[in-house]
Amino acid sequence: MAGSTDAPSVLGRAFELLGVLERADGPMGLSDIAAATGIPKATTFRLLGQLVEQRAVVRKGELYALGMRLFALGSAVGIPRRLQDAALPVMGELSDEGQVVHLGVLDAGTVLQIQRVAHGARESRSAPSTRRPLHATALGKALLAQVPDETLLPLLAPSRLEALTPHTITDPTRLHHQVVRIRQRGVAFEHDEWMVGYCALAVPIGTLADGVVAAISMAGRYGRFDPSRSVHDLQRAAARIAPRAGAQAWSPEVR
Amino acid sequence: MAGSTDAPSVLGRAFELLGVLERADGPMGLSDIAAATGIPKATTFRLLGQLVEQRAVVRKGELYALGMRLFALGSAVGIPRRLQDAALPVMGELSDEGQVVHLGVLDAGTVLQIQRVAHGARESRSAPSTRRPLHATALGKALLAQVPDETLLPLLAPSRLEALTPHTITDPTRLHHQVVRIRQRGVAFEHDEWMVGYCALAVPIGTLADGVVAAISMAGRYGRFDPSRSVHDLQRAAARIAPRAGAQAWSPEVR
DNA sequence: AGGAGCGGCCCGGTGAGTGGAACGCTCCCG
DNA sequence: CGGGAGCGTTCCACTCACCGGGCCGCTCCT
Repeated sequence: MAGSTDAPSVLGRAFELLGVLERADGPMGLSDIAAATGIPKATTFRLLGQLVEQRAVVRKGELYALGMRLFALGSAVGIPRRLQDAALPVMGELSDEGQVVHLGVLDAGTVLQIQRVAHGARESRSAPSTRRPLHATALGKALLAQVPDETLLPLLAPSRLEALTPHTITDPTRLHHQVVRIRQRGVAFEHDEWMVGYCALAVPIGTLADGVVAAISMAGRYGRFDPSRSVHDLQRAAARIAPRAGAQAWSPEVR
Repeated sequence: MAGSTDAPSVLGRAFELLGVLERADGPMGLSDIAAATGIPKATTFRLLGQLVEQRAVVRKGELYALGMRLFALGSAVGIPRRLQDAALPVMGELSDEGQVVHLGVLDAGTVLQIQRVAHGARESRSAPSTRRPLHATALGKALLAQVPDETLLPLLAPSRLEALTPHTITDPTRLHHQVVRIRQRGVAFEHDEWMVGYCALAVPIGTLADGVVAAISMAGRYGRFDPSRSVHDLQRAAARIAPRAGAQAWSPEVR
């Protein structure tokens, strides 16, 4: 609803457009994009045209979607690259029948999953790099535990705490308490909060070179997977990943 | 060397900057970036500042590198996402001890590796999404075989055919002959051309929704891996991936 | 001490970018 | 079978955001 940046710089607007296409779950038409950004249609049209020229956006008929150029640029970003390199071998060792290992970072108020290793890595149904809510996943809570309170509190605003299952924690105070405990113990748990029938645990990895915080998690169905048994393994994994990724390792709060 | 676009659009320049950072294999200083793009230092400074604001670029001290925003955007790009989803399960089945399976697309005159599954996916040393030369890899040659001659020929310019080993094919005519044969047979081979001691085969997958061509390859050391034995398996794999990825499947030239 | 290189910043001039308005088109609905 | 609501597209005069030469202070080398 308007407001936002108010800085009509070409670049800012271009990224607004890209952001809309990123959040959309499919190609969009010109008018939708213009409406979603608040940028006049004529301007949107021209900017999108330029983005298409750069292959940052592709156009199929009258629909626009993100283009290969962005994928190529994204693949070249150093931080996640090093994190992946450091984490993949370790993740492979952790992964086992009936559980999935996820690597994620905190980005734009969500969990950005960077890598996923499943079933001894033999299967990997969905591609990695999807977004998940911070409050309803173990990975998210492990990430929240690594940020200072002034960053944390806005992320716990009630409007952000959408109930995804009847078990999702939607009370800011309760969530904050959990975060405090995660900080102390170095483990986050999740039970049916993101999807009924699944549980998970996650542990913080630390803060990468430029303030990006990372965490690693394991998840599975009840019965096939018992989170409390894996705490130690996962913590050791995180401790091995951190230095290799050039991260300032996370360590539990001592008070 | 100057020339290039000559259209001083903000967006064009921004992507030039990002391109330089993409090609660089580490963070760069302001002056280097300005020199590499030909954009005046003052302008480069301001543009980089704006990109940093968008988190498309990160700044550590006085060095600039690509930022998380680009990674996030890149992860949301539809084409490679669907390709990965379609290919991963199939790749997992192909992968075995002693051989690596690669999925790649043709992008900006190079092979852009999208996914890599190694050793039954248990190990995966380097992260995927690196660039490789078209002329010195089986994957690259399988991609070249899928483009029309008017696109192909510029890519075979002698200046592009750098010799990476003594066995790299650097003669445009010889390479063009190979491409013709690949078109007919639907398989590309590579022997010591990219790295001595390794061989590979690759087969075309087809053309995705917006003109992106894809291919799949297997590679390994001599002795541990015999390319000619896997031709059929790989062709079947490609045939299974194509429809799932929404691709127009490639089919051998019939003359 | 000097100077070569760096990143950072100022400020007047100007053309790239802007966006309201108008166009042709395809649909859908009365 | 009109008509009008939506779409993408184009035009063009205005104007303000962007430009970049020049300059500063700093840190390394020599």
